[in-house]
Amino acid sequence: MEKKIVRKGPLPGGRQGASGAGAGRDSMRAASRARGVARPPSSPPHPSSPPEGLVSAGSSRTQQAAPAAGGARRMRWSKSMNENALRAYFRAKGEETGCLAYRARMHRFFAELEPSLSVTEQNLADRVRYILRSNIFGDAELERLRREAISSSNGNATAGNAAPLDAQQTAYVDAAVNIPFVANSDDDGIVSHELEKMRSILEESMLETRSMPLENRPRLPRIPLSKRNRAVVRALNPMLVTYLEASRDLCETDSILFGAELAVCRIIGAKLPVAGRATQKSSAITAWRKRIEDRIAKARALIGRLTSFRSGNNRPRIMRTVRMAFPGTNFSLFQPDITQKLTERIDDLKQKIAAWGKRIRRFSERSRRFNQNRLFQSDQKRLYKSLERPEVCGAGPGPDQADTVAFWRGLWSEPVNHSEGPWMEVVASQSASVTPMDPVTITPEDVAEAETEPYWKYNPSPVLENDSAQLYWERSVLTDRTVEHNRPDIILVEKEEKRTWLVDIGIPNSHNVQKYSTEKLIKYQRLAEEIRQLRRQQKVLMVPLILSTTGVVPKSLTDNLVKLGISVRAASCDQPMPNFKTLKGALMQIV
DNA sequence: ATCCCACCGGCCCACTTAGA
DNA sequence: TCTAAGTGGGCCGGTGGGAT
Repeated sequence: MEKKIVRKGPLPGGRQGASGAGAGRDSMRAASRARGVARPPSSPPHPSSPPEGLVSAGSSRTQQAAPAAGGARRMRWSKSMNENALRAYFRAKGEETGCLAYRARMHRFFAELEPSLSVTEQNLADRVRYILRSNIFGDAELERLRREAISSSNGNATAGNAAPLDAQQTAYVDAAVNIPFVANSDDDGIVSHELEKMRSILEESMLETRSMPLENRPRLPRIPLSKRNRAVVRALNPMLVTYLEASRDLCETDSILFGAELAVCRIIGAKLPVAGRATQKSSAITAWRKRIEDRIAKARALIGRLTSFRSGNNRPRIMRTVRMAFPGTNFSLFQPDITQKLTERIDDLKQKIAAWGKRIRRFSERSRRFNQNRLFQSDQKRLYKSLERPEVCGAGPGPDQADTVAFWRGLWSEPVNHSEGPWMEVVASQSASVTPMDPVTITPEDVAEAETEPYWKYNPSPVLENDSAQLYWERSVLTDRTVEHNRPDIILVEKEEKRTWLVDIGIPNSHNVQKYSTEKLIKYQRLAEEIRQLRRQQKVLMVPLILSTTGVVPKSLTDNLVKLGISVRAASCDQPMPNFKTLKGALMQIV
């Protein structure tokens, strides 16, 4: 216990101070290599004759101070053990990313390779993790071990090894056998027909690249990371060694590597552009944009058909499309609420189109910024040039200087008597004949009448629309970016004012009123922003209508009702809460 | 020669994550 | 819900090099 408290050593991970700078991993490995069989006298082998590779823990000093519990022994991982660990790892893992129970298999394979050692599965997994993380082996060495492991498992399979292989392993082996070049990619002296062919393609490509000017190099396609392609690359790698060793400078190395890349493309049959980069022009419309635009076109066509059907067109072609728009068995085109359903579906599609439109704008903006940033990084001059507007800057002769001065001086020096003109009188006389609209007030009688049908039986239509407004009732809004809360109770869109109201009604406990109200405001913030962008609204206003279960009403309720143009009488404490139908009636009236 | 320090390596455990 | 894999972090041994 005391040891824990007085511990002064650093926490693992960080490398602190310079005193131990030389005591890194390398020095430790070097030491373990140098030690070989003979152990320094300060750390004698454990008396219980541990298996090879296990050494006693702690120096003589520490052992005296605190004999490790149960004579704990630590394993010394030699290079060959590390290699075997990796072999087992690669063999167990194969090239499948989602293989199951690989640790168990790896453990088994390791036990075959190092029968004298006893390590737990967790030990081994930790060790492999450590090896891979700390770059003990270089990439080339890792690749070699991987190849060895793969070919060894391949060999086992073909030789009918008795070691049981599970389904995945078998699948992997089968796949590997089917790949040309893999079986012969080992440096075992066997040169297959395929390898010879690859070598000749490689030489040809490198020769071609060497004599090719830099700007004429074709743009190479991105190659899928398939097993076959990787096998080709692996087979080419050892061939490159001699060329790279003979390379005199970086340019030559670059040429060799490009030639090799070209060869890989040719071997796997990847499509290469015929001429150099300059002639290759990318399509003006990007693929993502085309996809979205196609989707929008389809949706628009469907809206056309649905609208046509709603207005009475029963032609078979229209009917067929409409049926396809409403998949499912329990749906009839002649059911009573079909108009409502059509309206909803049409509105859905319109919302989707708006969202896709916004997505195109968003992506285009992003792409524009990306390209500008890239250009800024590579060639600032070109960027600023591209930002200039040639039709404004430097196009045609400038205005005469004397004229300009005279114009601006004349603007302020001569007093002008302003006159409204006769049109004002004309408009005023026309307006005089217009009768003013009666003020809209909701009386208790109106409310009573509305309540003849119990509010819980009232089933409003989710979408109502006229020329000036659109009203959603408990309807999700489709947005470009996913918004978690996209369904306030009521959404009212005033088309001309370009203003949207999001109304949410809540009945919390009385002590929660304030919190609830704030929560509502926060909850729909993102939706409000999305709607503003999607529908290009001037304003999107969130109006929470909160009444507590005990009838306590926040001060904001009156203001909010007034904002919505609803009579505030119903909001007094001794009145029952205005039901949804009343509220909606009022909303439609202000529409 | 011995101690001290800082760091790395090995081991273990608790916990999370992903997938069936 | 269970299992396997993966991860973070703590503990402590081992080590080299500087200080004493």
